[in-house]
Amino acid sequence: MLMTPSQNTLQSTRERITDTLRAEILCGEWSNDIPVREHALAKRFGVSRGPVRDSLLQLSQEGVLVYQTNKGVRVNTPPAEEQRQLLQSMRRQIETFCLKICIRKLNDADNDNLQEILQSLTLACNSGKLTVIANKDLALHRYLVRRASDELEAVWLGITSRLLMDYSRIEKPEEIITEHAAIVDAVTSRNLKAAQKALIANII
Amino acid sequence: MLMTPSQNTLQSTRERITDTLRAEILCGEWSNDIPVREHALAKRFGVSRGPVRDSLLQLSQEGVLVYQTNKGVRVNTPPAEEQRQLLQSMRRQIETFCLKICIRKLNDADNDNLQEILQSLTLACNSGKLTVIANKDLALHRYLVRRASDELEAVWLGITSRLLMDYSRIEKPEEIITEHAAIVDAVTSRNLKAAQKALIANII
DNA sequence: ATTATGCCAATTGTTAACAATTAACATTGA
DNA sequence: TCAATGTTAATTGTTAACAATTGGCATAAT
Repeated sequence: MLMTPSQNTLQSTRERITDTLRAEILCGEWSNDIPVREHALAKRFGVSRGPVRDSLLQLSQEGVLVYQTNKGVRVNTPPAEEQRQLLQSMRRQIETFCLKICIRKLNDADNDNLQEILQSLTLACNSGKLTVIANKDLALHRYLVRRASDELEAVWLGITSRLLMDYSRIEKPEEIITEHAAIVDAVTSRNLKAAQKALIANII
Repeated sequence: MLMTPSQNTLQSTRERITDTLRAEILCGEWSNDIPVREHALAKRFGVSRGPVRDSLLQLSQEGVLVYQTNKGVRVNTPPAEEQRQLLQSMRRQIETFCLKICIRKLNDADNDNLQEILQSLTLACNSGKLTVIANKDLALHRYLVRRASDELEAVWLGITSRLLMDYSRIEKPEEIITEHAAIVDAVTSRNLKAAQKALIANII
């Protein structure tokens, strides 16, 4: 009997810690001044410093943290305007490309998953908790990218994490809901043109 | 008295191992079939498994290796044609952007460094050793990107490493020399237009 | 014969102790 | 007073031992 887990939530310790920390940092919960201490994080997650180190190194490579040898990590600053535009352009390129690829792969289970993420996002927006909003926003886009290519997911994450370093500046929760609802609607009805249009509109 | 090291070769253990392994893998020295063993690498570099693990994780994030929980890493395969074009397009975007930024920062010391790298590349091409060629080719482009922005370097590396997964297929060492000589010449004479043209010509 | 079960060696994941480095503070000496 | 120099606590880097997981192989049951 074949047992395929319906969700990919079977993460390793490192992935779990990495995703948790990323979501917290991107929505501005972490100050840029307060240094990140491995020992404190290890105690918090109930593990040793090893896996925490792995996560911090990974987040540094993603651009969420900045690594300095023998000095630890600190929260990165948002990219300058010039670089932001470049990254934004590349993010659009990747996501429109992935949409094209994944829209012909998606099945009914994917529809359900997307609806579920959208619902979580809606709840988060209504609650106003930026932590959860940033998390779910990223999760929705990430789902589509990953569905197209695991390979591109890593590249996309490095670009998008850097862009979202000032996610806390996003103001209108209602717009987030409608924009993402438009994307999901178009995707679930397999309307590529509409989906790409909604996507471009969402990636400011 | 201020002592600034002329080169940035003061790397950490992890960086040293990472750069060494990347160069070897990109030029096809490592088979896709033979599994990568942490213990063997640790013994080779004279360190414990910890730093080696860090390097393998980092190279996985870069796309050079593929990581599987509890199963270790294996050499990645080159991207499919469709994805290769997307990555190539993004690489061009980043490098032309970085050229624009760095060309107004470069000084005489940079000229010397670039000439030095170009000479190493020339020697490598004449010797025909792909290991060294791949290393120096990457080093030249990387120098310009890093000079423009440490931030973009990581993004660029993730894209370019994936593209160079089939560097071993590159055939003409002479073309590599002339193409990169053209880039360095244009850059050292601060001719942006010519440099960008030479760059585009080099990034196939 | 074929599938299932139970070892066993090899490998990766995790931990805790130890080494090296840093940065702040105190001390010294002009 | 101020710069230079030890001193010390905190933090990161590294290591080696231990735990958990995997995959192959032999064995047994149907």
